[in-house]
Amino acid sequence: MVHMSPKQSQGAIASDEAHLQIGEVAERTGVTQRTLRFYEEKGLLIPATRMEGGFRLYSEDDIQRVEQIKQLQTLLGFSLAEIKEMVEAKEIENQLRKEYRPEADPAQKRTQLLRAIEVTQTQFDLIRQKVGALKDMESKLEERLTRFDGWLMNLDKQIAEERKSKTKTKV
Amino acid sequence: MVHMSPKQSQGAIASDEAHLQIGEVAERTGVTQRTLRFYEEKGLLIPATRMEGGFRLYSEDDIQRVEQIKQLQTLLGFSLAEIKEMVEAKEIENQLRKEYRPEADPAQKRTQLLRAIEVTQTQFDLIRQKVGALKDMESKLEERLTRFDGWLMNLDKQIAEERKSKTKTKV
DNA sequence: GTTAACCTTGACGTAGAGGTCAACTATCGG
DNA sequence: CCGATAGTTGACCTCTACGTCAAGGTTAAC
Repeated sequence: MVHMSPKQSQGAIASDEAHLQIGEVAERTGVTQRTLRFYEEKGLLIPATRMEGGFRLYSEDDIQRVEQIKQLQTLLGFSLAEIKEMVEAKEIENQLRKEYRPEADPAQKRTQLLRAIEVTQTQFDLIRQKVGALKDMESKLEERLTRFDGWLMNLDKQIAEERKSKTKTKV
Repeated sequence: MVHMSPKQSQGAIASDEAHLQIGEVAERTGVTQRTLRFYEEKGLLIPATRMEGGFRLYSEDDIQRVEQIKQLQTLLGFSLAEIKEMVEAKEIENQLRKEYRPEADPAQKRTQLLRAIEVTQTQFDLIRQKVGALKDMESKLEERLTRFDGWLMNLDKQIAEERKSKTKTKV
């Protein structure tokens, strides 16, 4: 092993402790390094820290996030801009979750929370809509498959009979 | 009315009778004319006929098709290339449906049918997968909304109390 | 047969989501 | 301290799915 993960000291790693370099994140998530840097440019996934030299350091949480982004993209066809909004809503949740004690400014928290609720609600509605439409398609496709199967059997019977009659005329 | 739809003779129009110009199709489907021409370029939606002068003539079926394409795009995030495959499977169905009599070459039909079945099956599986993942997200979002609501109520209580204590010290 | 409204092809532009060098710089084991 | 491996920014390229003119041909009502 030539280049071990940086400062992999002993003990468990907290999920928010940044200790992964971009290469490993890329490998583990299946996206390229370019993509990770691109996400950063777009404000979707900004690694919390860097090493002295400027190397990005990601946390386990970040890996989760990449996976989430991928899902939202491929499964739902959301744009990165839309995904950014969603991810931000989740970010707010994380923050409120952790700082449930530091009681900063409740009024400001409230505003943030309202925003998060709005985004999440919109997202939720959209997903319900999609699920509905998808189920619709699903049943239609199922019907079609059934029809196809019937036709296939018919065709096969037809072909078999044709062959039989040919054999007859031959003999 | 200056420019009526072409040859709108009397009687019912069969869904496969091409009688719509591109402008009307665009209007009715909500996509632009450019998009329709683009689909044609890509082989996704080729209007069956043209007028003498070269004007495209679309059928009611074509409108359905545009709608289907839109769904596949926005709901499922498929690329036009993927959609082309799917649309072709449906095309095969239509053909087999209509030529159920002309009994051309059963063996060839069989090959086509098998291909259509394959594509449809793949599509079906993919959709089931997506529905599953979406439902997952749906429930997670629902939980989150519930949490948010709880927090909001808490915050509001907090804010109310804060105000009360301030009033007290004021008085 | 003219004319307004509609359509044609062609060419170029663009936004989103990265891919692909290139030229450097960091890290770390030895 | 040195070299192999990994990472950094910057600039330009690509592919998809159209948008946007431009210049000219068609249709149909008058």
